[in-house]
Formats: sequence, structure tokens, C-alpha cells
Amino acid sequence: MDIMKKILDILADEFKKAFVECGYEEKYGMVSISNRPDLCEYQCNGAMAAAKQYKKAPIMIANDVVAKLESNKIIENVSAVNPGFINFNLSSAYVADYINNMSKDDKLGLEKNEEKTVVIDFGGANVAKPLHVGHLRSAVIGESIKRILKYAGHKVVGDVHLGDWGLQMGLIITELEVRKPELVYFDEKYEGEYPKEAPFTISELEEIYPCASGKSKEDEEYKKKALEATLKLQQGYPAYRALWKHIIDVSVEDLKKNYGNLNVSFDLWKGESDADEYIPEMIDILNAKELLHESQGAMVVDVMEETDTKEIPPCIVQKSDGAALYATSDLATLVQRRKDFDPDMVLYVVDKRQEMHFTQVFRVAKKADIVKEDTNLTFIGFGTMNGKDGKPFKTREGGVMRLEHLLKDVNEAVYNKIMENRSVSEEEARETSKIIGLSAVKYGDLSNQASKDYVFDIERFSSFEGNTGPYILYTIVRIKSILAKYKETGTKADDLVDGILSAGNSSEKGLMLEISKFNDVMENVVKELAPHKICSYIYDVSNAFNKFYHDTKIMSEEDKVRQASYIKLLELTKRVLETEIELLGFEAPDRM
RNA sequence: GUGUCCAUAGCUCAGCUGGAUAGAGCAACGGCCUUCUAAGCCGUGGGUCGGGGGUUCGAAUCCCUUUGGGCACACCA
Repeated sequence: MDIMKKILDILADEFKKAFVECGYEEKYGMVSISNRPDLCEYQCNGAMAAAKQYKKAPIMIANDVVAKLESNKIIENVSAVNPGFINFNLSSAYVADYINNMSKDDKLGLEKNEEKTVVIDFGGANVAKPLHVGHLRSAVIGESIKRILKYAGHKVVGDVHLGDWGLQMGLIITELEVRKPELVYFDEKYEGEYPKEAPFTISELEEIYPCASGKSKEDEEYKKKALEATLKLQQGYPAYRALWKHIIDVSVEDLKKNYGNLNVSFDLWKGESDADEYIPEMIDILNAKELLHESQGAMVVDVMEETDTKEIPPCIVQKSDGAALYATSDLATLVQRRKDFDPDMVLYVVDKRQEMHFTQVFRVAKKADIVKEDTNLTFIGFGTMNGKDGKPFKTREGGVMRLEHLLKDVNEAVYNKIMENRSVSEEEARETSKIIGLSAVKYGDLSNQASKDYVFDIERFSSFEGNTGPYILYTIVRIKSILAKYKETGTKADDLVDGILSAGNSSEKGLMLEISKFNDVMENVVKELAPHKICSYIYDVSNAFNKFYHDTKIMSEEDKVRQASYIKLLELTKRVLETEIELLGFEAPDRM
């Protein structure tokens, strides 16, 4: 099976045909999920929209259409309701058929897209600075979008794009010299090989940067030294290059560990330093297009457009002292990415406060043809993660909280919950609390629209009730548990039944209907790059499953064929849920 | 100041290509475990969708206006 049409499109086709047969335009045959589930599963409101054009009472149009559809095999219980709604259900046999087809498809019926190459820039990590809560959203949202686009069939390159260039590096080198002047890197006459081992640990490094940064603010002389060191490094002074390499290696190793704990990974560990060599070429491009001009000592590109409703300041590409800055690096990186990947799309998952900067960069890139004309440059700005007080999330002392401490706190809260509710070994509880904790954090973040600020509430996220990650995991664990029990009986569902049978009761059908929405939901998720829609979908699926679970005693079912059908339905439900949480970036344990 | 985003139940959030009685979760209250994980299921109460105007047969949703907030507005990233 190559493509599976979405249920709504299939239904709309039936309605369009009916509208046309009755002499109305087919555009009125649009179908939507019912907003009155007590009355029907699906509805069509086209009769009301058509009333004006045909100068006819909407209910009459609805009646005409209903008459054509009464014998339709896909549609059940179709009826016209005042003032002109057409309510109907999907035939139980048809839904069962549909989801059986879904289960045969490796993408669960998601229509294939044309493959695009996408570079996604997320994470926002800096060398020598530990990840803190401010890095959480970029990592979590970026990872999810990366997975979503891969699932949709695109070639995706995730780039962490490290902050590894600039003054911070000079500061660290300067402070290192103060602390360990005996190191060969500071001996100008040294000509031998530089050591392979880094002369510091990650914890030293993390302490050095804030210390150096503090000193440079008070001590002019110190700052000057740091600037000089930065310049020497950028000019390629071998000793500093060697030292710098160590700083990066030590940092990256630690970052990989931390991102690993978040289930976040990157295909590419490029940094701002990698863009450096592309700066001259980028400047040449701008000059060739005669876009670059001097303004107040700096070299800038004008980016105002006539349709702008406000002043967009020119994009500064070179500071008045000749140095590069943020925009310089981002533009040069685009040159590099074009050479390396020739992307159709470049996505930036960045704090929304940086929108202006990216507007400028994108405009320059387009004006200068640094990217192809049809390259889609997209800024996905996310909101702030706030504490319960509605202000940016801080530690109790008011400082910036490190990401690993945040995760630890959540895991601890989950661990305590597990120990009070369940009697499992401490070791298992520790393992499980990591898995559940991650789901709590990620679901808590992703269930909100990315662009909005949200309140991070450890209590709420790590509580296991309601619309949370743990609830979704619990649902999956219940399914796994039954499937394991069924397996123990030695029966194979496939031997008893070809596929899922028509639903025998309303909660079973409810579950099937939810499952059948998969491709529709996913198409939207991919189009809008909106993980929160996955969350609301799997919450619906989980609710539908738990209702079904409550109504149906699966293991004690006497009718073995019916039971086999239940098992197949459970397998499909599990597949849908696991596919979706995979796209959100977490997984389910076997027990909890 | 200019621009921009936001305002929905006590709290946290959905819903916004206009449709019927505005939905969840938490919190409160009441049911359901000798039977597949009660981290669950079922139910009750709770709202002038910030205010005002407009378009429409119909507006939380579109337009205008007003109030209150967040954020951004050239040499930081």
C-alpha cells in the first residue's frame, strides 16, 4: 500500500459526490470531526454555507444530500438536523478495515512526501558553559521536530552549532595562564608536540569561565589580555589552537553525556568556529551584489522592505573594529551549509526573542543569494520556561538552574512516587524513574505550543495524573502487560483472525476511530511542525484506550476469535502510541 | 514611543481555515478494585472566552477600538 487517504478526505469525497448529484457545488462537501460527540462522529456543515448561493433553506439542501447518502456503505446513521447540519457516523466495518490497512503500512498510513533536505539548528549549547534550564526547550523541541521530519521521510541534519568562538575562549585561555603558567601552551619558545591529555577537567572548565568573565568586567588589563588571546586564537596561534581543541573536546564529551540523558542527539557537532573560514567568501558575495555599505563605522546590509510595519535596522555584518559578530557567523554558516548539504530548508529552533536577528539574517541571505531562492529559512521561536510565579525559572536561591539538576529533581520526585505506590526494587525504581522523569519533562514542555511561554511545575509534571507524560506511559505499560500475558497462553492472534474485527461496543469503536485519525493528525503535525498536536492526539488515544480497557475484559474473553481481534487492536494501539512518543523523544518502560 | 505576541473555569492549558450546549487536566465533592497495573474508569459543581463596537443566518475564532501584560527595537549571543 503506497498511500492511504485520510478518513476525512474519503468522507468528503462521498459528500462531494452527493452534493454534485443534487446539483450543488462540490466545495460544500467538506466534512469534519463532530463537535457534538453525543450526537454523531462526523458532520458536514456545507448545506448552511450553500444556502445563500442557492437561495434555499439549508435544511432542504441537507435533506437532499442525506437522501443520496442513506445507502452509502461507508456512512451510517446519516441525518439532517436543523438548521442544516448533516450528522453521521462511520460504518464500524469500514473503520476496522481502515485501521487494518494502517497496520500493514510501515508508516501507519502517513502519505509520503517528496524528500527534502533539512538542516535543523538547535540546542544552543556553548563550549565550557554547562547546559542550564534555558537550553531545555531548544533541545526538547528541536529533537522532536528533527524526529518528526525524519518520520515524514525527509533527510534531516541536526546541528548543535556550538558557541565555540569569540571572547569566551580568550577568557578561558587567559584564566588558565593565570592558574597554570607552567603549562607548555604558555611557553612561547616551546616547539614540541602538545600533550594529548587536556590539562583540566570539565568541572574546572565550568568554574573557570564564570570566574574569568567576572574578572574581565572589573579588570581592564585582564580583559585586554583576553581580547588578545581571542585574536591570537582566531589567527591560528598553534599553542592556543591546541588548548582550544582541548577545551572543545572536554566540553563536547560532557555535552554529549548531558544531551544523551535527555535523549537528544545531533548529526553534526559544528560550531561557530567552523563558519569562520567562510566569512571572507560570504563578504565577497555581499560585495559582489553591492549590498554592503558603511554605516557609523560598521559594515551593514539594509534589509528594510516596503511592506514592513516597523523599522527593521540594517544587519551589521562587520563591527566598526572589523570583528565578526552573530550575524556574520550565521550568514557564513549558511554558505557552509549550502556547500555541505544544499538544503531545501534550514530551521532554527531558538528563543523567540531572537526573531529580529533571524529576520535580518534571512533577508540578507535571500538578497545576496547566499541561499537558493526557494530555500525555506524558518525561525521556530519558543517562549520562556517560567516558574510557578510566572517569572523565568530560577533555583530557590534565584540563580540559573543547571539542566542536570533539574532532571535530578524530577527523577527524585518520580522515584518517591514510585516507592510509595509500588513495591519494586530500589534499583528498578531508579531506572524507571529516569524514563518516567524524562517523559514528564518532555511532555510537560511539548504539550504546550512552542511559541508560548509556559509554567514548569515539577509537582504537576511529575504527578502521575491527568494529561502528562506518565499517563501516556502508563497506558502503554497496561497494553504491554496484557500482550505479555496473552503471549504466555501460547496462542497466536494471527492464527485465529486475519485482522481486527468490527467493533462490538462503543468504547472499542471509539478507540478505533481515534487510531484512524493518525495520518490526518500527523500530516498536520508535519506541516505545522507542532509537537503539541501529537501530545493532544496521544492523550485522546490513551483516554479512548483506557475507556476500552475498563469496559472490556480481554484476558477472560471466552470467544477466542474476538479475543484475538482485541489483541491485534492492542498491538496497533501500542504501535501508534510508541511511534508518537518516539517522535516526542521519549520511551516507555515495560513496567511502572 | 514603534512593532509584535498574548489575555478562555480558582490554577495549568487546548480549541482559533466562523457552526449546534466553549473543552481537558489539576484542585473540590460523590461513585467503581475477590477478575488484564485504581498512576485507571464513571459522575457532580465551576465560564458575561479581558472590555466595547462591527461583519455574518451564526463569532472564543474574522475586522476595528480599548485596557492589562510579555518580548523586541544596530556594533552581545
